Amino acid sequence: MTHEVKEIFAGAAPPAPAALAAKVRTLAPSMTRSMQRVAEAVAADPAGCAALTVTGLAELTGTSEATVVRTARLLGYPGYRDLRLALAGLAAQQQSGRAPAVTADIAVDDPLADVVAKLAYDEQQTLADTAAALDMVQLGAAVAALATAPRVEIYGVAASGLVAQDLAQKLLRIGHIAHAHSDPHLAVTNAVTLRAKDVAIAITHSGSTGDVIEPLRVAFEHGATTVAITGRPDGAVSQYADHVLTTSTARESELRPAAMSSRTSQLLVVDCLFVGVAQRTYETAAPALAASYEALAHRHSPARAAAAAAAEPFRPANPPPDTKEPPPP
Amino acid sequence: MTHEVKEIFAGAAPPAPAALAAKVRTLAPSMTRSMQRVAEAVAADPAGCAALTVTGLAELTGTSEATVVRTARLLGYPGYRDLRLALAGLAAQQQSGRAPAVTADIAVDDPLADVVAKLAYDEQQTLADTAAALDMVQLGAAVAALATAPRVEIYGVAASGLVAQDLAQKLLRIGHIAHAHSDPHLAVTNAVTLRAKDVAIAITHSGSTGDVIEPLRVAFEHGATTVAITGRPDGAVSQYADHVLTTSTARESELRPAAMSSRTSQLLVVDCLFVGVAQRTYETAAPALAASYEALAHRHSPARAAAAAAAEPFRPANPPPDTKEPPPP
DNA sequence: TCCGCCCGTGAAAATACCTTTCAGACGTGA
DNA sequence: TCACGTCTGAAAGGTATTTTCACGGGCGGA
Repeated sequence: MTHEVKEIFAGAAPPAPAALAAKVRTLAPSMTRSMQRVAEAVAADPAGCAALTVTGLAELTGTSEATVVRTARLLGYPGYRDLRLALAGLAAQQQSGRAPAVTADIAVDDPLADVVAKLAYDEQQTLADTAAALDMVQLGAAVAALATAPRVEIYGVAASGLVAQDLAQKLLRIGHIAHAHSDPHLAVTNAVTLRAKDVAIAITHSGSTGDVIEPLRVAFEHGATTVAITGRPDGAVSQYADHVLTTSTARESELRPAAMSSRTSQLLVVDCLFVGVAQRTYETAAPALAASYEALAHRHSPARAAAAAAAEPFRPANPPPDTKEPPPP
Repeated sequence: MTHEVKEIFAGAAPPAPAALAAKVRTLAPSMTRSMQRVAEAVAADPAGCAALTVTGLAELTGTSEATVVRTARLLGYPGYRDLRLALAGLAAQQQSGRAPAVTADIAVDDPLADVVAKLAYDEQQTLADTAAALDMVQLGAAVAALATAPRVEIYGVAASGLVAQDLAQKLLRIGHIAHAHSDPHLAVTNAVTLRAKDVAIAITHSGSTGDVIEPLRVAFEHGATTVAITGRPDGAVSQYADHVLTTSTARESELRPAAMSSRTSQLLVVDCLFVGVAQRTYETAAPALAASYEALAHRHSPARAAAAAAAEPFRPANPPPDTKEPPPP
């Protein structure tokens, strides 16, 4: 094995400022029950908790000091003292920020206007959380690897598969060789052919999607640089990832499947990767972008083409197996 | 020796806790020399001081712990601990105060952190714009049509093709028959088979993508209910659309292709459609969602791999090109 | 000029708080 | 059911904060 499995959490977590709530959600699944109680209390009332000592918070949550400290550690702080400072900061920020909070969940009988407002608000929140929690070091490393990679393969299934395709499309447009794979068998087949300097990216919200982990593992073992984009940095996928980019996890509900916010979060990460790579390869990226834009122009009818469309727009070379506009008898 | 109290924060008066600086000024005259040194340090660099222990701050100011505590008391806090918390809050507030200055365009030499901030900000903006501009009547009509449609076909190419697939995936999960098409020929072929009550959706940012307009036209002419999701409601595509849903158009730049914000906008619209439909068909949608979730569970390895990873690295339960061991008869 | 009071100050003791260790409790899979 | 590993809190062990206390120097009065 050419790579060393590194610590997953390690120093990866910078003293999280506003990203705390997001981090709590992200890490909650990997917490024990008592730790979750603590994390919940902290996320629910930062200001209140900031006023408490370890002992106080332990009593409030019905746990012990040790558990509180453990939770603080898991959230990325050296100890409770620092968590408390961050909490105070967060509280102050909330105070001044004063979010309007349409935080309510989407109900079956919500009018459409509410649905729109809530969805928009939630996705905005997700974006903010993701941006705040993104590890710049990991991102930078991933960008650097991508910028010089002879070839990039991206693995993702279902909703994450679309994100994978999105990234592939973008990279292609700036002249990089990139492909997205949704078929697990083909993905593995493909991963086998990777070599050093190539980059493999796995996208999975759960961090435990076997169909995506497997190709990444193969790529990893063949010496490619591997990147995981996941909402569970402690998930199985991270084992085979040189760089882990964490997406945020928003609360979900029956009418609002997790796929929604995870997708938003993943796309932001993917966009960041793309722009980062485009910056670093600007010399070739800019003309490539322009060229691809140019090449597609003829596929669009003149903007106000409207009726003119009939006149001389693009038309599929060979008419589909049908006679169009059959005026009904 | 005068009490050189310097103006630290200009008029940029943030709300409450900035009162600290004022307090320092007010109380300075009644302080002893060493206390003034402490107060000054604290006012000059709240963030820095928040990171210090009593001992640290005492050393920094060339005084003793006792003096630091006395100063904290004079400033109105029970002790240094609380002053420190307030300091952390103040620092956070200052930090966030200068955030909204990221409206600038992305430059080639922007550091990654700026790229992330700008992208996130822009996408948030796009979401807000889209939500505000969305026509509820059109949306309602589209939702109503979808909710009762025997079949839904969605057309989109390139970036919009991914959005089309996203919608199709979601509708499938709640038990609707929906398909996305990126191949223009097949799309037209497919459109021919539509009939009344079926719904065809075209997604195109430019509103003039021939490859997408054509199938929508065919669907339209065959009596299906047609919906256009476009950034140009006056574009050619609207001609054949019973309902037009407008996505917002954000400014783009060389490094930030239009595809980014249009995609965000389109996805929000698509999510709204989905939730709207799910609401109206809740009786069947809820169990379908649960079932699809259930069905996929086994594709995910046990969630808890975390730290134990080091000890006994997780390994996908089923080997990738899984022989599903079909017991021969 | 000298004396003595008093305030300011920091060293060090005392305390409060935080962290670590460790052994029992709990749940889980064989 | 048993054995094992994990989770948990009690208590020991350290740090940070607070308090105490004594020294030293300034200033007014003799």
